[in-house]
Amino acid sequence: MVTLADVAAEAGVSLATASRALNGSSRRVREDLRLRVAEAARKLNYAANAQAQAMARGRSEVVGLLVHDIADPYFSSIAAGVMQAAEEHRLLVTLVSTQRRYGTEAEHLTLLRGQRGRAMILVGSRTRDRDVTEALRREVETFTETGGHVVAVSQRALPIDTVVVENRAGARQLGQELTALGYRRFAALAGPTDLLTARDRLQGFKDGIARAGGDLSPAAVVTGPFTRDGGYAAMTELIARDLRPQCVFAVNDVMAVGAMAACRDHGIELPGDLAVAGFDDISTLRDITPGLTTVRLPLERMGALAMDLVVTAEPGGSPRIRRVRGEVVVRASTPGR
Amino acid sequence: MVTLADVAAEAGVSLATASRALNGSSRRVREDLRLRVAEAARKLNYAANAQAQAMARGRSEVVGLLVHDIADPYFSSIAAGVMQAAEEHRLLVTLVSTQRRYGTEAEHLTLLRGQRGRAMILVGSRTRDRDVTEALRREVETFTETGGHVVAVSQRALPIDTVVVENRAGARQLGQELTALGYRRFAALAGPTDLLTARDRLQGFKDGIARAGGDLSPAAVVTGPFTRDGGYAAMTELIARDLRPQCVFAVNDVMAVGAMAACRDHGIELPGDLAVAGFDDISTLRDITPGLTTVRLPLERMGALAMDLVVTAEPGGSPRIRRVRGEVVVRASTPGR
DNA sequence: TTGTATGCGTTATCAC
DNA sequence: GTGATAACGCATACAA
Repeated sequence: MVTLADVAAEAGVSLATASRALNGSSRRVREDLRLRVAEAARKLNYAANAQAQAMARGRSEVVGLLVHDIADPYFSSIAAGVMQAAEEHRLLVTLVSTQRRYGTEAEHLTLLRGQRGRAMILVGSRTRDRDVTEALRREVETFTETGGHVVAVSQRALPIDTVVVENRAGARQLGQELTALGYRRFAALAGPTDLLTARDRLQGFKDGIARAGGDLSPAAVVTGPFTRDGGYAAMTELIARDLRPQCVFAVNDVMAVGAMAACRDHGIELPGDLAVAGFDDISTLRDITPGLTTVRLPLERMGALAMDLVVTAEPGGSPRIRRVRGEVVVRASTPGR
Repeated sequence: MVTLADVAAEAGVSLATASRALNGSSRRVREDLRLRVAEAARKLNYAANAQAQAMARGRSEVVGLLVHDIADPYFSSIAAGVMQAAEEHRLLVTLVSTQRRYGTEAEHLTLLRGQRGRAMILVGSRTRDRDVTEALRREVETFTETGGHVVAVSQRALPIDTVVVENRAGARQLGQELTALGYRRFAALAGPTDLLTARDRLQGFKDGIARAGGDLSPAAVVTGPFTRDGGYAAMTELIARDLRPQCVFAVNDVMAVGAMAACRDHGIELPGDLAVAGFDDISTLRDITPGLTTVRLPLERMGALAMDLVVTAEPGGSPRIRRVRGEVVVRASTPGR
């Protein structure tokens, strides 16, 4: 491996000069030497050892990114926003995935902490589990106390910079609009009971339809995994309960899409026999039929916002909030009645 | 930041003993000391500085992953496979994205090289561009010469371990089956002209239909970006040409999905007026209508295979190939005639 | 088995 | 403006 010492020798200068020439330090280097060093580096195909730099400088250009499932379009879109912003700021991103084992977030953060990155971005719902949250809080605190920065994208469960998604307000608005479309008897595919995102959306939806005169009986709320297959299973269960709702709300789009598949497989016609709505407006919705009514979130921008909080962080600043509103998008899956 | 020295002091042992106790070196540590050190580490919330470890050991547990667009389901599924395998092997993954600026791969690898990871995985089509390939080759060589390992997922454009996708054979098979279904006049949405994946698939498809008596005139081949919107635009162009093909082949699924949208927007009924087929079998296909005929690739497994090549790499071994065959899946978008 | 001392590649502090 | 040299945090060869 070619080191800075090799470059310095090749250019006939000292290590210090080579370092200054290649990495714009505050000191200036005479132009001819600077060129000699640059030429030597090019010739030797030198790439600075970022680890050594990080040790010497006491800071690194790596940001940790934690998601629950990178193959889920919700997370991959946010990740795309993060990646784009990272490139603009010349930052590198180290990815970890909980694979939806929500209790393992703290462990994954420990792993990231070992990398001594300058910041970590936690994407995805927090849980209601006290022990899990406590472990997470400890981990975040440890990292923060030593100069690291942590940003969350979801809800404010920790005292850190957060891109807050207004799940409740978005779902409430959706509930109101669906009721205004004439639906009264609702059902819900509620996701996991301990995920805050799932809970907030369900609660907001309930508020919205209650305010507008709709009805959602507890029997018409089915829980299940926050995934496409979870939505399929929950919808299957709902069908088995034979409650005949007019409209079903899935707390995220991937579940809604799974639910639609379950309907097809059970001979339920959409939207004739049943209206369906979701939440997120993942990009893949553009191509499913009927078009799914949902609450649009600016996913890529949320990733960029998170990275923005990282690069604008002030040491010792108090937690900042960036609110992201959802916008109801009515499509063919809820034609009204 | 708490260091190993802090832990050693807390436990009342030397730095060396603390090091040996925490990272199963070959030397053994007396049980009571080992426990004292572990307890001190836990109490202080110690996480080893991976960068310092990497420097001292001369190897790291980080793998670089390069993709063209993490929001594209093709790449995010492969990435999910990589992430899963990484977790099993206790490796960390640093992600870089070219954002489909195919010429920037070498630059991105330079960035990764700076991280001194143990390996890099290059996912996605190589190009025909000589200069780009040459820059890439140089970069790979530099990394390899210094003990790094590089694995590609795509085609064998470089003398390195590769998960080879049998694009040609898969597309040929698809062409044959479509012809067997009765289609004769074909069109193709060919992707970018300089992407090897796009070229191979188009060539394979041509071979397949030619062998079976189908026809694809040069005028019925439209190039364009390898994306959903690229497929939409290419299909729009094809419609404008007014060639009235019976069946259109898009060289990947995201383009096919975009093409289907273009058809809807132009009043072309699927599959009645036109049959459509794609390639990859991305997971989102499960939920589009009509079901898209395609060539199924085991995307997650491809990611896992790549990581397997990383962890089983022998220093100085010659390049290994893992072939991945595609399987034709006929769905409602090509009912036959 | 435990401790001491050196080196990993780079930056930064100091002298020149 | 340039050059020695001491950190940075850890692993390990060597000495005890």
